[in-house]
Amino acid sequence: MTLTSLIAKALSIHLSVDPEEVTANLTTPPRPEMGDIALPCFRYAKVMRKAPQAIADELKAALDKERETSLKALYERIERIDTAGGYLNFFVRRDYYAKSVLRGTLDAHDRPGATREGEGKTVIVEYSSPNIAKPFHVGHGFSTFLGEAIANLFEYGGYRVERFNHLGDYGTQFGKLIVAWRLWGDQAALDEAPIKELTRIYVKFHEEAEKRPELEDDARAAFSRLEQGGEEEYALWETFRRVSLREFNTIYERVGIHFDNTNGESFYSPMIPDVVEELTKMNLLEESEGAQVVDLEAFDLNPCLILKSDGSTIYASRDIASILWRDKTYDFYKNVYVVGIPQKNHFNQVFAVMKRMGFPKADDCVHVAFGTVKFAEGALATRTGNVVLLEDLLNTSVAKTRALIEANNPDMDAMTVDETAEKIGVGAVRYAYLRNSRERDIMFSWDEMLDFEGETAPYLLYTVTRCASLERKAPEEIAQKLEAVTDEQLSLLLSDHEQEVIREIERFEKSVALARDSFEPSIMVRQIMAIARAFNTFYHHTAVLKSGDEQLTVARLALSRAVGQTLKAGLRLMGISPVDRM
RNA sequence: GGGCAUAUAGCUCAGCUGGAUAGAGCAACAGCCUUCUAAGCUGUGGGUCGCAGGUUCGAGUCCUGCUAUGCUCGCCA
Repeated sequence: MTLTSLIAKALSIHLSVDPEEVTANLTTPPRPEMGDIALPCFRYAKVMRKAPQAIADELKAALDKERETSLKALYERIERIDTAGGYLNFFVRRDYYAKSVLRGTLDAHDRPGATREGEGKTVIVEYSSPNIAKPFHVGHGFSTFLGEAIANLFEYGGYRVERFNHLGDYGTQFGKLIVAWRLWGDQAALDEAPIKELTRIYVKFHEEAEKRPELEDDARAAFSRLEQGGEEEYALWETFRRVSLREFNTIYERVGIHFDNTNGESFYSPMIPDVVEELTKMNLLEESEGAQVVDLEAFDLNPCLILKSDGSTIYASRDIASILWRDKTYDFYKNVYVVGIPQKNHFNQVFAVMKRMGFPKADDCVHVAFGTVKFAEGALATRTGNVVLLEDLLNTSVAKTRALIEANNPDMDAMTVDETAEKIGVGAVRYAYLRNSRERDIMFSWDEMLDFEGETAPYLLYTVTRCASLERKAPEEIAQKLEAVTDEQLSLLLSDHEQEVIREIERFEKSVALARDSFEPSIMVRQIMAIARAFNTFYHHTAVLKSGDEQLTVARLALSRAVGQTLKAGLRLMGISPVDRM
C-alpha cells in the first residue's frame, strides 16, 4: 500500500468522506521544510463548523493517538505530522523514502516508469507528413520530433504503436510538376538533388504562369489524367514520389525515425467513392453551391465539403476514407494526428462527420495540434529561398557541438568525436522542439537554438556523463558493492540535497503518464530537467567517491546511477541518444 | 462579422487542473576550477500574472465583459 493511500484511508475515517476524495485533495507543500504531503483543511470548515486550523489540529491529535495501534504501518513511514495555517502536513521518513524510491528505480533498469497499461491496444500516430517535392524545412521538424516523442511515450506505456507518415502526394500541385517537368526538367539535376530540382521547376512554373495563365489549365488537365490512370503522368508522379521519399529517408535515417506506414493521400483517394456511397446511403450528403457537403450545424461547425463541384475529391474526404481504412486494418484504440494548429477546424469537421456517420470511435481520433515555427529576425530566412532546411539546422548544431567536444576532450579519437557530436547536436535541436507546451509557437533564432547552456539537451546529456564518469572512476571493490546495494545503504541518503534528488526521481513516473495522457512530452522533459538540476546541485555540494565512508559512497553511487538511468530513459523518450563522455 | 487559441520578470517559458511567500533558463552584475567533467555550481537585482468586474474561506488558475495578437471560416492541404 502506498503512503498516500495509507494517509487517505486514515483521514477518510476521521473526516467521514471517501478515501478517493481525500487523495484528490492531498497536495505537495511549496517547500520541503513544510512537509512532504499536505491536506488543506479549508474545504471542511463549513460543514464541520470549525476553523481550518482547529480541524488540522484535531486530525493530528486523532491520528497520533492511533500511532501504536491501527496506524502503525503509517507511522513507520512518517517522521511526524505538523499543522500550519490550516494545513495538515506529513513529514515522510527520509530513510524510508530514499530506499523505497531508489530501490524501485534501480530495479526498473533502463525503463523506469514504464507500464503495461496499453497491452493489446494499438495506437496510430500520424506525424511528419511532408509534401512530396517540397523541401524538408525546420517547420516539418515540429511534427516529426513531437510525433516521434508521443509515439515513444505510448510504446513506453505498453501500447502497440503504428507510426504513420501521411505523405502529401496528391492534388493539383502534381499536375503543375508534370507540366513543369516536361517543359524545363533536367534529369541529371534530379538524380543529383531531387527536391532541389523539383523546387526549381515548381517555382519556375509559378513565375511563367504569371505570364501564361494557360499553364494552370494544363496543370489541372495533367492532374486529371493522372487521376484517371494516364500512364505517362503516373510514371512521372511515381518518380517524383520515389526520389522525394528517398531524400526524406536520409533525414529520417539520420534522426533514427522509422515509419510503419508511408501511405500518402494518393493511397486513400480510390476509397472515396465508397465513402460517398456510404454518406449518400445515410442521407447525409447535401448539395450546396454545386458541391456535395455534410451539414454540421449540430456541432456548431460549417458544412464539411466532401466533393468539389466538378465531382473531384478533397482532403476532408481523403481523411474520412483513411479513418475507416485504419480502423478496419488496425482496430485502433487511438488515432492520433500530429498536425499544426491551423488545421484544427478541418479536423473538427472531419471528426464531426464521423460522428454523424455513427462511427463509434470518433472520439478516439485526436488532433494533437502544435504551434508554428517562426523567425525572430528576417536574417534567418536565407538558406534555400524562404526556408531553413532541417538538415542545415542539424549540421550547424553538430558543427558547433564538435568544436566544443574537441576543445574539451583533446584525446578523444575522431570517430568518437563524430558520433558524440552527432548525438548531442541533433539532440539539442530535438530538445528545442519538445521543451515547451506544444501549442506555443517556436521563435526560431540561431542564438537560442545553438545556446548549449542552461535548460538544454547538452545540460541533460552532460549530467548523464557525470553519472557515468562517477561509476567509471569508482574503485573495483566499491563498484562490486554497488551492484548489490542494500536497503541499509540507501537509507543513508538523508541530506537535503540527496532527498531533493530523490524527490525529483520519484516524480518521473507520474510525469511520463501525464505526458502520454495529454500528448504533451514537455511535461516529462521538464521533469528530467528538474532531476538533472537537483543532481548537479547535490554533486557540487557532496563528495561521492571521496565521502570518507564506504557505505555512503556506495549509496551515493546508487543515487547517481538512478539519476543516470532516469535521465537516459527520458532522453530516449524524446528521441535523444545519451552519451557517456562529452 | 462568426469560431478557436494566446496574454505571467528585459527575452524564452513553467505554474502539477482553486491552496501556503508566483518559479526556472537566458541576458545583466558579483563570486567558485591544485578535489569525482566549469556544456557546471553559488549569490544579487528584476513582477499591478493584459485591463475591469464577478464567483469563494482562498483566483495567475473558474465565469463575464473589454483590449491586443495569432489562427480559422466549402471547392488548396
